Amino acid sequence: MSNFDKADFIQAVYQMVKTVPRGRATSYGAIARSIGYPNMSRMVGTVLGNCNSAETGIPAYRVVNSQGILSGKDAFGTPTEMQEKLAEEGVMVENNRIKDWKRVFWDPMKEIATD
DNA sequence: AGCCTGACGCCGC
DNA sequence: CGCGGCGCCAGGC
Repeated sequence: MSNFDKADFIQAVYQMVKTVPRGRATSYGAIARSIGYPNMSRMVGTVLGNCNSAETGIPAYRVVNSQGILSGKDAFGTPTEMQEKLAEEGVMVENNRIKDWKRVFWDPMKEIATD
């Protein structure tokens, strides 16, 4: 039998993304690890690509790849929407990459007490 | 079932 | 430090 429930996975992703505070951002891999599926970073991206953030309010724009690059910007309304959303809360983007990524990065695993 | 693709990540070179 | 290769897993054909 498989313990993996897709709907459950999707909800876990949504919930974890919502914990990312304004002015910070995290990565697909960090989300995947924090919900117990360390090898599912690609699936996190797939889920966010279908989350319809405009309607659901899920801050998908706060999730980028492990290098701080806005790899999902094409899924937003305009080519600059993702960058603008981040800029509104003080996260600067240059050449499609978050500036000071190491400082902006927010790791759910370290910020959320799991023990 | 096999092959290709994708909002990924890590390791080499 | 950019670039390629490979591992990863679910979906569409």
